[in-house]
Amino acid sequence: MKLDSRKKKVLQAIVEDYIATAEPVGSRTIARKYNLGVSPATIRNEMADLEEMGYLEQPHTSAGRIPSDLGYRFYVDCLMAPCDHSSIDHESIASAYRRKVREIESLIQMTVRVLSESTNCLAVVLGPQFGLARVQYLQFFPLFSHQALMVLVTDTGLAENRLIEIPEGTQPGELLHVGQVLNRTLAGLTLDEVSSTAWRELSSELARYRSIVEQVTELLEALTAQDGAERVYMAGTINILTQPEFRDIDKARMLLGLLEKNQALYHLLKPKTHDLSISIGEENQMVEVRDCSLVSSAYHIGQSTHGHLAVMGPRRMDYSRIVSVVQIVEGVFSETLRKNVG
Amino acid sequence: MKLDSRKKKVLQAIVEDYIATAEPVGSRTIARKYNLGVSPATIRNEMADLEEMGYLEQPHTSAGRIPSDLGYRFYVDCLMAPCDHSSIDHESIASAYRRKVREIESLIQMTVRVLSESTNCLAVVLGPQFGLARVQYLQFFPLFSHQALMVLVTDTGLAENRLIEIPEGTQPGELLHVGQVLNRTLAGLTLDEVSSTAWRELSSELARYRSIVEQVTELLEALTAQDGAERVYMAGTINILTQPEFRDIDKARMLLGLLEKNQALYHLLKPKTHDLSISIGEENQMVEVRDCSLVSSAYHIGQSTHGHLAVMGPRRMDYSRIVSVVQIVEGVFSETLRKNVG
DNA sequence: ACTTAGCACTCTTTCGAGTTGAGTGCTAAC
DNA sequence: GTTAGCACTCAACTCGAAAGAGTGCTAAGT
Repeated sequence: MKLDSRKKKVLQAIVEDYIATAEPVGSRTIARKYNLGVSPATIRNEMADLEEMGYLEQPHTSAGRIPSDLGYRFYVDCLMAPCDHSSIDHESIASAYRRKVREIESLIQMTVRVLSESTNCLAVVLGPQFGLARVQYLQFFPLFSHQALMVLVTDTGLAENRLIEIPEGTQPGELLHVGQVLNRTLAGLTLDEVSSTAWRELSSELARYRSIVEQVTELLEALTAQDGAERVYMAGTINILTQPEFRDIDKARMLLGLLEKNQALYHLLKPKTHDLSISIGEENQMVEVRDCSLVSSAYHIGQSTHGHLAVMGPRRMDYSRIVSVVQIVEGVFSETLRKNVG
Repeated sequence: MKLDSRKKKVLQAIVEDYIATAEPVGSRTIARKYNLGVSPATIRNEMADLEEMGYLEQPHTSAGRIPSDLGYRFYVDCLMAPCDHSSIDHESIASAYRRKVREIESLIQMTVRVLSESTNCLAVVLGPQFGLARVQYLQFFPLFSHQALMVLVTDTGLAENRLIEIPEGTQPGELLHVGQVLNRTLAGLTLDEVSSTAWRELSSELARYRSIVEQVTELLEALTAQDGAERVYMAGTINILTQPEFRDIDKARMLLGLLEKNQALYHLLKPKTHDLSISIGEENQMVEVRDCSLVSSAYHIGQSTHGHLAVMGPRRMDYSRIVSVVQIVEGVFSETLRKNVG
């Protein structure tokens, strides 16, 4: 059954009023504040219909209506007015990115802070995935007799480095040699391919340097780790607690408990393949976030998706504003990544 | 005025009962549970005395007593029984450290998790301070035509590295040269000295490489930064919310708000110079933590203090247990640092 | 002189009853 | 199809009474 134009208007009014006030919305309120030119009684009839169709819910008989997940979904897909851009503080976003940041980690930390501050919600960023990046080169620099620095540069321009242990007395020439063999074997492969192929046994040349090769493996595995727990950045947990829906300590605790498990967050965000995705309430798989909505976006370096950024808040979030903010921040962030790193 | 032996016993009973139950303790409870061989009436007299002396407080006339800050302080200093070590899960701590961890950052993250899990409180670790470490050597490795890797190794064995931009077309030989000049000038100085001296103008030799020198400065400044905001690690915020004293959302929010400001945490912990320090309630300067106690300990690499680890919980925390855990973890952590890094 | 039983008193907490107010659903008239 | 009117429902608030925990004081006991 399709919604006629007046039903749409009523639904929209209810969603927007509820977003603004966090109180169930009654027929009288709608008739008064949003002039649809009909009386409360008419609105009541419409509301009864909308409830029957599953777009609205009633906390109890003598309360107003609140949107159901389906109601929010319809609002987001069909009714939502494009965001009034004047309500977004473009300047504070832009100025944050004007400061030059060299480390990718600081850039992400800044991004997550900007996101949480301009949405008053929780913000999450998943650090770049390396699985599809290709090995450009791998190099070892001797530091001490027993330590060296390993640097992995990928075609996306990301350079990861790590200290490794080397057998006492390894000569710089030997390190160079190991590097050359590895480069010959690995260059051009994606990190995922590298992790999944049996390159380790490839060469008797490296038999003597097993401990080094193992450490290379470790780095690669850390970079492509399935659970990605190491690469979750978060800010604004405090904002969660200011929402009236989390006055209940136990709800708040359940959610914060989830947030401490980086891995869970990773799994929540990872499946979002689309550029922009909105999940409302029960649409999220995890029970802990069934009262929340998530607006997430992939970010890119060049063509390929490198990670995700997201904003989480109550289902009753200001979708239109938050979608805009997420898009804007994703844009600046991707662009900054490209410039600084590519 | 000194406390006679019975008063001490009463105070101890009250503190311990309150720690266990979070409820104000009445005279009857004490007479029943802790057999001091006297009647509730006698205990009441003692309690009135203790209150007058400032060791106890009464939430309202018809409630039992709770310890004041002074009461806790006396308990911690004079009454506290050494912790029953069987209540600590040594094995789970030890096993965490048995897994070999190469990165100092992962080690800290693990430590903070272990601390929070074995205390059920919030755990904080301040990353190592570099101010007193001495430059052992500084080196540049060319990566791309416009990027190089800078590595700083200190006498404490910590190696920090960072990507830097170099002017297009800089030759490897030039980089080597810059490294040599810098080493000649800086080797042996503490990072604090380096930051505060005017070494940057030292040499016309480096005039052409100003941008590189600037990036060296940036790294040094980041490592010795006064506010240390970058180096605060935390786990177990969720534990805070399980404490009955934070059922009140606004209190919880105030505290969590503080926790989001790494800098504040840094300032809370930094002044603790002693090996082990306990701050109770109002003894902490910041209002946000006036309902909390903090057990902190410095950790060392060799002789010198390198940072702090701490546990924060309600004033009503199990001091004796938490002190033990902090000491144990500090021990294993310092030892692991020394072995892996020194 | 210290201890203790007894008792009146205080103050919070709990519970239920009554009241208010917001909002609905239905019916009948427009 | 719309609307006014009205009875009905239910959460939220208020109030007072009762219960319960604990105290402080007094007077008697050791």
